[in-house]
Amino acid sequence: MVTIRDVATAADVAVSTASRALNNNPRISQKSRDRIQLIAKDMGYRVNSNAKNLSLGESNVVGVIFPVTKVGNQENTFHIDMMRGVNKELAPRKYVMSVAMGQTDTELLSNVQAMVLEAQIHRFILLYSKKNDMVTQFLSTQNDVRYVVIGEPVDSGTQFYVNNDNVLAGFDATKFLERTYNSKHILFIKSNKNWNFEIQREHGFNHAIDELKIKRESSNLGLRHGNDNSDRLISYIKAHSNVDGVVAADDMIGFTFFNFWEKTFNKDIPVIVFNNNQLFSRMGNNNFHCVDLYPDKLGQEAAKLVFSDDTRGYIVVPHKVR
Amino acid sequence: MVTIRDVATAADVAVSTASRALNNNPRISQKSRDRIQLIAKDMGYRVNSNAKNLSLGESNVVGVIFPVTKVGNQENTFHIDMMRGVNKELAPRKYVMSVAMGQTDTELLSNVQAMVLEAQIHRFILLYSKKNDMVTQFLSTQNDVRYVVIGEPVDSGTQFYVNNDNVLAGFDATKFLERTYNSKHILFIKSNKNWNFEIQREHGFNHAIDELKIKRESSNLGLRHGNDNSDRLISYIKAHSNVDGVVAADDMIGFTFFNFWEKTFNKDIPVIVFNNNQLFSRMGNNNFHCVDLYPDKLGQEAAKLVFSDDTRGYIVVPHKVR
DNA sequence: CTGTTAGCGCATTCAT
DNA sequence: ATGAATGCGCTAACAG
Repeated sequence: MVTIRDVATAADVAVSTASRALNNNPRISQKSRDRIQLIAKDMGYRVNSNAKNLSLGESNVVGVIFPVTKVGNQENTFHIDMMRGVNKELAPRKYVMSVAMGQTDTELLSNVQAMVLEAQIHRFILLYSKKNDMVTQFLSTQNDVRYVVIGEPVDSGTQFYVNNDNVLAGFDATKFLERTYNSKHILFIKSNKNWNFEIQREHGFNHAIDELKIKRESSNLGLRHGNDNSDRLISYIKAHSNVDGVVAADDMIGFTFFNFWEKTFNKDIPVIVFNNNQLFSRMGNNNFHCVDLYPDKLGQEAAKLVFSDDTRGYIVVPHKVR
Repeated sequence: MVTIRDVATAADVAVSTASRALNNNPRISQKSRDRIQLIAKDMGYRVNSNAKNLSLGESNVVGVIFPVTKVGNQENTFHIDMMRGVNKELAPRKYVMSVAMGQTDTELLSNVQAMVLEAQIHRFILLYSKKNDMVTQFLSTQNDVRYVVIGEPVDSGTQFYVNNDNVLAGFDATKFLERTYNSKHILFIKSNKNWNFEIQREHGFNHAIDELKIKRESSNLGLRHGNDNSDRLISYIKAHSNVDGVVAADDMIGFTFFNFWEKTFNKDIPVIVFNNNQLFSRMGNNNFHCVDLYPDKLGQEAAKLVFSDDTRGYIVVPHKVR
């Protein structure tokens, strides 16, 4: 392994000079910097991050925190896309990405604690937003750690958020149905999880309904994720046969609804869901629409924010109906 | 920050003794170990991984390498489940997980190189298997790095694999259709990506067809992921109206086919796909089946292997038709 | 603009 | 069974 000492010797300078040159410190003349960097490159020099991190008291790592979810959860797709966005910002900064997961809240917290207290990680991105979250609370008490939350602002202790405008997204989705299909009896459905983003989308839906002065259908269908709700869903659909458009807060639920409707009445119903995912481009059905929330952009903006010098920030990533 | 020196002082022993005690070194009496560990715990001592790693010349990190894929790729779900499996094995070993991604082969390789040469990571898990892969080739040349590949063995330089038996999975899937639906004209469809695992499943399919002495339908339908193949698919379906069962090498393709068939002929066709994903438990359709490949188990076994003392290993994770 | 030196926290060799 | 001393590779304070 070639160390900075070897580089210094080869360049006939002191280690500190080599160190500064390699870190582009302006205290070293541009000429020397170029020369030393070239020598280092020729020798195949690579920093030892452990040594560097130890010396700096901080790791070149961004901790990416996943929500506590089960195997097979479909939301997962969204999360990977966010990671991809984060990843884009890391390489130029010489940072890497570590992941914290857990099967329970405590397990997750414990992983995050190790990241802060043992691995000296000071930058985190949470791929979820949750009220009274143990992880968020822990991070907010730690000095010198900066964390960015992707999702609805729910916690006054958190200074950095990246989010879509879910109210506007719900509004746009609803207007889209009315404009495109002339729908007058639009139904809003959501999961029974009480996610904040679903509530926001419903608010947007309500605003649009009011503005358009059309009929709002009852929306208290709480489909349970991952269970078989066939009977319940079918009877629900039959009781709402007058509906001519559906805004689904959750893409999988919208998809399920769409399929059952088609099966029950043997015809399509216009459905619009949120989140983009390749599934929909392969449906091959023109009545199935999607508000693309650009998860990769969410991740990318979060990464930018976690490196910015600001003391607070709230980035809104635009969506697109299609 | 409380360091090992503080612990040593508090316990009235030398730093070296404290270090050994905290690492459960048998050279320290059990009594001293217990006493020192208790003191450390009371003081809230935490190892500094950077210091430890620097000293040992190796990081307590497992690098998890993603294939080069685009945003919105549905395979993503499978990958996250594998990560979850890996994660299970890490905490007890005091290891953490870093992720390498890239938009191109070279970008990915560059990230992995940084992990080995800069971050001193010696253990890797590849979430994909690919012939002539730059990353695999790089890793195989590095001393003291151990990597486990999840997928079909394709590279003689790789000593550790974890995989499903995809031939058997294809065989079982086909037999399942015949047994359950008495299908006699079974179609096998795959993507146009030439993935090794798809070819294996097709072999299994062929074996089953031969053994059952039933009709094998032509299977050269190369659906392109993420594109609109509606016209092509519909004409293909119409040309194969005698088919009474489908084995789809790729879950999304199977799903697409299922939907189009239903739309075209206004009735279901039995379909069986691979990979588990919550989607299918919500289809609410009894004709849609899945061979569960247990991605989380794949990840978990890979993690075990990357920590084992063996010099080579090939683990097969069983599947289950349902 | 550059060099000397100390120190980050820990593991380990060598001594006792 | 335990302690003292050295070094891992790098940065930064201080000195010139």
